[in-house]
Amino acid sequence: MASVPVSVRPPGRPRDAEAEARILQVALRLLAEDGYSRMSLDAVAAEAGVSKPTIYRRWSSKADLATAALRTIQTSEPAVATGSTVGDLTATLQNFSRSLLRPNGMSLIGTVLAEEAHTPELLALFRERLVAHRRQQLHQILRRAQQSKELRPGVSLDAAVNMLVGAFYARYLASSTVPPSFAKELVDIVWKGLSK
Amino acid sequence: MASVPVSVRPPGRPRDAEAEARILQVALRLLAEDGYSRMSLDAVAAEAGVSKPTIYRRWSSKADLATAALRTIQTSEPAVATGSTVGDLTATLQNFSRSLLRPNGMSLIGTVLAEEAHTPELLALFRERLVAHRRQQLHQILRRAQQSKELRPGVSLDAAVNMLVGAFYARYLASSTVPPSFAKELVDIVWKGLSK
Amino acid sequence: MASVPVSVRPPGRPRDAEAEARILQVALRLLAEDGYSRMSLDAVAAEAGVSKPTIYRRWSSKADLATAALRTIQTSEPAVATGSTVGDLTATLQNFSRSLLRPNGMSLIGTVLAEEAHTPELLALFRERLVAHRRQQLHQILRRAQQSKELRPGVSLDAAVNMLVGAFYARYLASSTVPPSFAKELVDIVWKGLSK
Amino acid sequence: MASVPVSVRPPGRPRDAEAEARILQVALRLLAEDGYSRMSLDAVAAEAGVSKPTIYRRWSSKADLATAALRTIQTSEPAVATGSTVGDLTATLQNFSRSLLRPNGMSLIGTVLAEEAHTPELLALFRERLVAHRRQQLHQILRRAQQSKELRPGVSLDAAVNMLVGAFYARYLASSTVPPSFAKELVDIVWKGLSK
DNA sequence: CATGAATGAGCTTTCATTCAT
DNA sequence: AATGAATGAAAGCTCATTCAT
Repeated sequence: MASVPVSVRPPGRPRDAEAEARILQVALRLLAEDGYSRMSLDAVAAEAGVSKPTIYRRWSSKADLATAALRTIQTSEPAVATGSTVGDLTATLQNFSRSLLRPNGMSLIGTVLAEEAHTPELLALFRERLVAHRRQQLHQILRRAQQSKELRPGVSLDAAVNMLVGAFYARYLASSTVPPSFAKELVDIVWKGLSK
Repeated sequence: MASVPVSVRPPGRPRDAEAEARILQVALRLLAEDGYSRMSLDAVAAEAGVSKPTIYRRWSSKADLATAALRTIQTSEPAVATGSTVGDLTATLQNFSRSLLRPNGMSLIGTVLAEEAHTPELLALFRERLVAHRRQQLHQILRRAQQSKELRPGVSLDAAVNMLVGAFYARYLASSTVPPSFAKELVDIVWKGLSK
Repeated sequence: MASVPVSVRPPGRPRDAEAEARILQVALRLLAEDGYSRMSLDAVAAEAGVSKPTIYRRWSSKADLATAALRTIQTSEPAVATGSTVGDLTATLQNFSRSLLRPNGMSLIGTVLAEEAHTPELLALFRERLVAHRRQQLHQILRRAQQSKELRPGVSLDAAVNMLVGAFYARYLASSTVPPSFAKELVDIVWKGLSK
Repeated sequence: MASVPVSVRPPGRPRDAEAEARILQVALRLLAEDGYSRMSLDAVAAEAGVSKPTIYRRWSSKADLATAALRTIQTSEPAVATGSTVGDLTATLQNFSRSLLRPNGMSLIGTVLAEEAHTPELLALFRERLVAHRRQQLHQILRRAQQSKELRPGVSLDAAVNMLVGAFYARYLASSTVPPSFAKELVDIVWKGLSK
């Protein structure tokens, strides 16, 4: 009678689990540092301490690796809850500001935009993984305010979200810096524009 | 005795002035289409109908050529004058929207951001030639409104400008499209936030 | 005291005999389709449904596998017996023609010739397994005719065999096609040259 | 009035004419020695003493280079004229024999056959440059004999050519050697088969 | 014994840059 | 001054072979 094993082990040499994480981590860093087309698989392999075929076994092409690396980004920032709409907006934007100002935070955005024509998957994934999450948080804060009648009717929440988020891009593009008080100033104006 | 010419002409064959313009034009287009690192001097030379040394004679390196190409951009958009602050803001932003939605309009922004670490001159020049001009126009419109007491005191004009401009970036990053009514919606909210 | 088993079975898991056949079959096909140096063990393994070490356990190298694959070829064509020398020659050559015109029939010949300098075993085996068999059939037909005094004396049977067989190669090299009547025309001329 | 130069010199750095010949020569040798897929441009470049881009400037791909190399082969063998049909056939075939027995003479044929499925240009060119020439010489000798009524009517000259040429291939495939008397034996049989 | 993972070396091709005319 | 030719270095990707389970 055959025994029933409790935990099966897959056949063959097990994959180096750490290598996978290391490769993705290095790829993401180089993607941000160097941009997509400058990022070389040679460099990724060398820095991750693996050979190139080890990479190609897992991902079928450079674009595949890059998108996989992007996929690892998780805006796991939890939704804030300060008790007031203005407080929530400000706190959320301050989180956003911090992530943008991380080294090469804006470069990554730049590269996915620059590659839109050649490697559109990058922008698509970036949207899905990073952009959408942040926007949804802001949307939700504003929708709650709308439901509790804090906002004047007819106002476009989408436009508001674009302004709040976009202001950081504009500011960075103008000076590569963002002052600590920036989020507060934005919310101040937008709130005046939205509330009753 | 040597004669003294009234107007000196440098010795040797004069440079082809048209070629220079053509090279810069092609370089700028490829910079936007392909991004900095994908842009090849071979392609620039071929499309401009010159040889590569002809390029190197004028610019010392690829980065030098790219920055020169960026330098040629002139936001020659004249300041609008519709008679009202809201009208001026809206018209200016509509111009901005048009230029962003031109083919590869956002790619160029992407590439200068992506290259910030490797070729910071690109971002610097982009700022100087394009970003600054647009921002100054908006600033001026708002400053005039401030002087005519249309605005409530203490509000940050800089933040307002960032929101108005940045909203387009945010919108593009979220969906690669910008609806025609977008400028109007933005101004609506911001104006409510700024005015008395 | 140890018992003496009547039939010894080697210890451990027995080799999968079907896999062995499958591997050789796939290898032979790829050898003909792609040529020796294009044939990849990855492809062989994948198409045979085994892993590469399974191949290396049986054959020590790519060359070893290729020669083993060639070894499996058996020209099992039975000798024909039409009643006349001319009939036998024609029928035998028609068989030959069919095998040459099979997909990649000539490629395999090409590959063993091309590899003569690098992997001489291939040509040697090809001779032993395929070439020799066909030639012996023709030789035997002619020898029988010689013994029954159908041929004029002193003629080189070897030369005749070379012409009959070689004409197909020459024809293929000249046009990649062989008309159905080809065998008959050859035998016609050769027979005129050989017979009394 | 502009002077009319007798010999214009093309602009730019002149191409290294010897390099071109050297590259083709090396390529042809490696093509014969190693076969098409084994032949590497690295090896060609190294042995020709040039860099790889120097090759790519002249030929757009590996296949292009290989076909160019094949194109340089000129069967410049002049038509023989011994005074008799048998003498002409024998002399022509002896020339053929010599070229086949040159180092890697048969390997080259092997590689163009082996590559027929992947790189058909090779076989096409080989036909055009080498095969056709030799066949035409033999054809012409036989046609002249036909016109002077030396041959019996209705015999296929094409079949005869295939036998004469092909016998060498068959012989090589069977033993990698060709005895000096081979051509004579062939012509002997074929002539008996063709003549009145 | 068979597996999937890993590797060093190689492939064809392209690039930014410099040389020779 | 302008050209076409040349180059070293690198790119993305694949292969025959070996390792670890």
